Amino acid sequence: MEEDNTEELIFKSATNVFLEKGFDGAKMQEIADNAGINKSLLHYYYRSKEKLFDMVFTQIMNQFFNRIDIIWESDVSVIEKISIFIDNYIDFLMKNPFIPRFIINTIARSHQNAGSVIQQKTGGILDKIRNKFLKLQTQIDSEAAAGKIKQVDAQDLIINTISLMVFPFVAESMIKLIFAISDKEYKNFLLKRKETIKSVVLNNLLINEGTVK
Amino acid sequence: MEEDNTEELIFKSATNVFLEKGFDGAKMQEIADNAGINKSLLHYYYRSKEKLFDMVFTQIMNQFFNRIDIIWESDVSVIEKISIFIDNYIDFLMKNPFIPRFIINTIARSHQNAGSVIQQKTGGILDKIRNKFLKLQTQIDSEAAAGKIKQVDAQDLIINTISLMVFPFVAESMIKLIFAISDKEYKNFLLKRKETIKSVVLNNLLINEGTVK
DNA sequence: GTCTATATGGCGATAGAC
DNA sequence: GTCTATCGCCATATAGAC
Repeated sequence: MEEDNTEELIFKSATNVFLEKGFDGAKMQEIADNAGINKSLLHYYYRSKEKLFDMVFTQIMNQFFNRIDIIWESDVSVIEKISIFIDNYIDFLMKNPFIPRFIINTIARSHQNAGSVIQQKTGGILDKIRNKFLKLQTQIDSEAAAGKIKQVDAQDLIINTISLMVFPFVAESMIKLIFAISDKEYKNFLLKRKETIKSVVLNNLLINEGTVK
Repeated sequence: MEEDNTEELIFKSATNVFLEKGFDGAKMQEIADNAGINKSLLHYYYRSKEKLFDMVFTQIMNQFFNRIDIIWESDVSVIEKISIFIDNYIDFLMKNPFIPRFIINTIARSHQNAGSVIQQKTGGILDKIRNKFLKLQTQIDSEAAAGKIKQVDAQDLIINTISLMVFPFVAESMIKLIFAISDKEYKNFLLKRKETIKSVVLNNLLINEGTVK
């Protein structure tokens, strides 16, 4: 499945370099060096830097949002859904710490230039996510009416949860600087995050305080 | 005080352009155009792009963290401190929405190259902030011992609060895309954030649930 | 398909007239 | 101090040999 032919090598190298440095910061020479191949081959396979970047970006967007989409598939209670979401999402971020910053910066950048070309590139995946979130509100309404959880706004709940999870990855360098935390200590901090975030988020859903460990 | 001489004009324009596009994305020509002056004057006043950027970055860092530092001056309870912090910080972010992303990206970028040159550039302001946070832990311990609030980790509390506040600004373009929110709707969302965040954060400090509106 | 050599353009930076 | 003209470099991109 994973053929390490030249085309693949280039794509993987480009993904790594673009993820770390973004479009402007990345250099074709570095991508070539990292892949261990000649620079001119980049153009042979992908014509231009922009086309190569577009393909990398599209692939990352799909990978990222498909992952989110899958997490929400299970047919369980709101509390459990959020719990599963946090567990899976943090795991994913630990393995792919650069993805959120890359996506945020790229969208912000393209927002200045073109409009919503991104919608097209990412196909229907964003619509699917949006649908899941709408369904969550329905489920919240239903469980709240049954007295199981508090009535809350689904969008706020999701954005709060994502904020708590993603920000420590996006702003890692800044947080480490401010608090004078070493790499090792930060790793430990992130490992504890799952429980920290669950505690914060679920406390705001639960009617009887203290029932969540 | 605010002389609109050439040097000032350049610095203001550079600040705007660097804030939006970062070091790599910004072009000297654009900074000059934006300031309405000739490109060569940039070099006359600031010698190089890097020197100009460094001055802008240092100024923004100081402005940003001094603001944070001042917010924590007041001699009130933990709950009130957090409340004041949220109110003031969101106000600041509404007026300076690009600052966090700029700082995060710049530090992340410089982390790849040089080490902690930033520490020097920003002088003692980071140490001051760190001190404030340490004092907060002492205050939490004391109030928790008196049964006023729950015993929590100050660092977690601060990072949670900042995550909830900053992420919607850093990731604005992405969130708007995912949720298909218009600029106007997003503005409304941000305006409600103060209360939303207070509710989330303070609920985790209060011993008796339901006492915070 | 893969390499070397080279074209092309953009951008930071400087020289020099005024 | 401010402008025009230009240098020199670096990065993207192409031509052409193998």
